[in-house]
Amino acid sequence: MHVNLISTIEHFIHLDDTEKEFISSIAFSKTYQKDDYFLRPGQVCREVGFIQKGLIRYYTVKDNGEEMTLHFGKENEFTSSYQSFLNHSASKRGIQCLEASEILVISYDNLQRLYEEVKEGQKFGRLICEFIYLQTQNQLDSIYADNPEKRYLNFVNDYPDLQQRIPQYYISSYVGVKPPSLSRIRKRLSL
Amino acid sequence: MHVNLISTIEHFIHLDDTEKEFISSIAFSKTYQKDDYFLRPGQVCREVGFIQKGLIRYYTVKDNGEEMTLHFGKENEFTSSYQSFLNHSASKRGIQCLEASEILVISYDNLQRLYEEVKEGQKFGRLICEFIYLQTQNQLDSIYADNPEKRYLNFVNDYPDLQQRIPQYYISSYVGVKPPSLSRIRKRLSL
DNA sequence: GTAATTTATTAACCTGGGTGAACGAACCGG
DNA sequence: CCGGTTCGTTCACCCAGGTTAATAAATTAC
Repeated sequence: MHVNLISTIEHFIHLDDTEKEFISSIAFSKTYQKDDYFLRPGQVCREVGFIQKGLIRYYTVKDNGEEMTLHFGKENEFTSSYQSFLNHSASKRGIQCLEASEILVISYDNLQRLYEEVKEGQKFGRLICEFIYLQTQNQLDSIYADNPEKRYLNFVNDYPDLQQRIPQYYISSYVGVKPPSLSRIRKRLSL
Repeated sequence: MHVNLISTIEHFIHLDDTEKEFISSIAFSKTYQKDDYFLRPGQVCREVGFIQKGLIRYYTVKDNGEEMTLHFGKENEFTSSYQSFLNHSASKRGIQCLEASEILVISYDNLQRLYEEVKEGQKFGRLICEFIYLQTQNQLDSIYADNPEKRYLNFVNDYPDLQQRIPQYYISSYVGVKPPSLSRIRKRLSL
């Protein structure tokens, strides 16, 4: 029984015992080393993940090859390239493990079975999508409305633990500036 | 019968005649003048809208009072402040009509009834959320990866008709620069 | 424990967009 | 049709962040 996965789903919908068994039966554990890829840009994302242990980053690649880190994912969060997963298309984004990670995966077809066969499956799909959509909206609002200094403070505030675990150049990319600029911001803030 | 609304929903799920009647019965038309607000920041968004006619902009307000235009909405699209609508909280975003508009509105409670009473209601909720989530992801990727010039070209490409209908300062805000800078970009591009 | 590599900081210079203001054009309202 | 407002462009100047490169600090490898 994948208790973390089950109880996370139960934050959204009610599950009976058969349904819990079913969900546990379609989720398989995969392990990743630091810097391994859960998904490379260009691949098709054929499974949704649930992070049991570890830390990941989502990134997109600019025309000049530079990687922009968009977001971080941690324990008890779902992960996938929605864009790729939903239409079986080549993923624009990549997903990389920043630490050794353990990720439960559910295939596309099994997720559709979950939506169909679990009583509140469709509702779960809606609620989880609403949830992550709101996160993305917040991030979009922030990048429009906040300057880099504020965004760095937001980051430190939102992810107090991550600051120690993540190389600075991923943070600077997330904030939307280059490493020298993040250094300047940090210097300004410490004075 | 609100045929545009019904057929838009039918792009996502199947509806029988009773369900079409039901949906038509819970949607009410409201008319707005140019510059009227569908929702002001701080208000709670208690209904989801379906734009029958018109053009709207979504914006967020910076600490200094400056409005940042995040997105535009047009005919046959749904509209709401999800963040406000979903948790009945004060909306961070505002929604304003850029042209005289006609918007069908469905109250929160009636939308929940739609989700529960229409056979594929929950699925519709999931699919529509997935759809707009992908849009938002694309925009986030773009603002991270593209420079203002590219974003302006994207805008012109994505919304060829809107360029004529929207004041330049809303476009510049959407692109993420100030009006003088958009002028410079336009000048560069025309040379 | 030391060398090699990677990462963070700092410095000097450059640049694209911000700012404030002036000007011109387009758009209204009467 | 005219006077007023609003909107887009342009100019001069400024500045935050980019760039390149050097250095220092921290990791990693052996």
